[in-house]
Amino acid sequence: MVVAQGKRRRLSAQDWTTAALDALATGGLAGVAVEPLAVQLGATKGSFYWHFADRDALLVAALAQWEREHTDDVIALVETEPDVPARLRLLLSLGLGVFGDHPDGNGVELALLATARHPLVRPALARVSARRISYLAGLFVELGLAPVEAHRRGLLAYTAYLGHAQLVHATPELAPSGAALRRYVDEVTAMLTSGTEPLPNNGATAARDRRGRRGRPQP
Amino acid sequence: MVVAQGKRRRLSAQDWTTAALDALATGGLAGVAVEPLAVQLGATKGSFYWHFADRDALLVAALAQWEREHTDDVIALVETEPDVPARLRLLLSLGLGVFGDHPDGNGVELALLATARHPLVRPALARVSARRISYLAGLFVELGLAPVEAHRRGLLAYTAYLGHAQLVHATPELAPSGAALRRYVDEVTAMLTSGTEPLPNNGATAARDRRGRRGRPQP
DNA sequence: ACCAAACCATACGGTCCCGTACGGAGGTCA
DNA sequence: TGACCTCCGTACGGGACCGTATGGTTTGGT
Repeated sequence: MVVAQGKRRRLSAQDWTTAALDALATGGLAGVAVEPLAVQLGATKGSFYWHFADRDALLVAALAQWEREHTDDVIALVETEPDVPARLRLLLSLGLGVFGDHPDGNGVELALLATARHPLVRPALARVSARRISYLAGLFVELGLAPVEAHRRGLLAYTAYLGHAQLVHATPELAPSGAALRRYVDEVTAMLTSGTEPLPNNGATAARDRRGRRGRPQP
Repeated sequence: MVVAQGKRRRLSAQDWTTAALDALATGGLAGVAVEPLAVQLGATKGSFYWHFADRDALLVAALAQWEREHTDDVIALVETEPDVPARLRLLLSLGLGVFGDHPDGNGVELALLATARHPLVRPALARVSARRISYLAGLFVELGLAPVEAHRRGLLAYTAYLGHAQLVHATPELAPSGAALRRYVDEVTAMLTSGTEPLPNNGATAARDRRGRRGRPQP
């Protein structure tokens, strides 16, 4: 929350979109209101309506920035991991918040999900989701699954991610944390990769051998 | 959407809560507004403020009704299936919308999830989620898993359900439907029950009571 | 120093909603 | 039939926002 800093500097459009994303994470789409934002930035609406035509223009800018900064960056980060199973595991760890960056890390995403029907939000969300599911499916293809099967697993992985984020947001006391969360990630990873070639890459495939993971879906 | 019916009947509190749930599914929590509701019911605020102290009282009543009608009824319906694996499968089919009751069936739930931080919504949601996860975990215990392991699977099943609902709501074009959806349910069921005893037939294998078997077969 | 553009404050009208005050229409029962 | 309690319509004040109009204040180029 960037409150009015000492120097009453002049504001740029960027300042407004940053504040908008901040408000989005805090108060949802309805929280992105011009007048409160102006107060928070130590300015008035006069400033805002110089930089933007209206509230929608601000939303468009904020959404574009969010869409740019997320997804691509996360995928790029994950791509630095060469081992494919470990990559999936890393992705899940990031998504499920093993590194404790949940509370506000994806607050914007939750807010967007909450107002997914909004005409400006919907397309941005659709692009991001499609990209993510597609990337996940690709991961399972690399693990040796047929495309259709891989897509199903990608879907499951993504919905599990979405639902987990929802659970953490709505009822954090019901979501696992700490060691239980790491165990949970192990479990989910194992189930998602069940029936997959061991892929003799190099080590670092930690935590397999959950007792009898031997399942194979019907052919 | 129950618009003013011909007879200008007098309204009961129940009429208002029903309309509130309707508005909740349509326009979210913010859609539950007294004045629009009054217009929709062909009445005015004067009526509303006779039956309820304020808007919050309406929300409390609506949430209570929703909480009562869901969860318990769904679980009771599922309990009519004696075979445990089939029961899990039926539950997933219901949750993932195989029977095509998604579009508005759980619109209220999505709206509540969207505003999970609201002080009145939060506890209701927490109770429902806890009950569902607990029931799912019990199912996996009946399938022969240890309690901790069963709880993790229950969590995965529930988050997958939540995420799927979210996906259908936000970007239906990315969610499976028809035959692909049935296939997806197969897949998820298989993965969730992997590493489980085949359980040769026979419904009540584990005589684990679980707070008494309630019987209210009402399909 | 000067000027034009960029930037911003103030003030205003409009919309949508909440909640209160109060009085009038219906039923109900003596 | 008339007193009376239920239920509801009308009217009002207030708050939170959006967007516009208008004129003032910086700022950078010359």
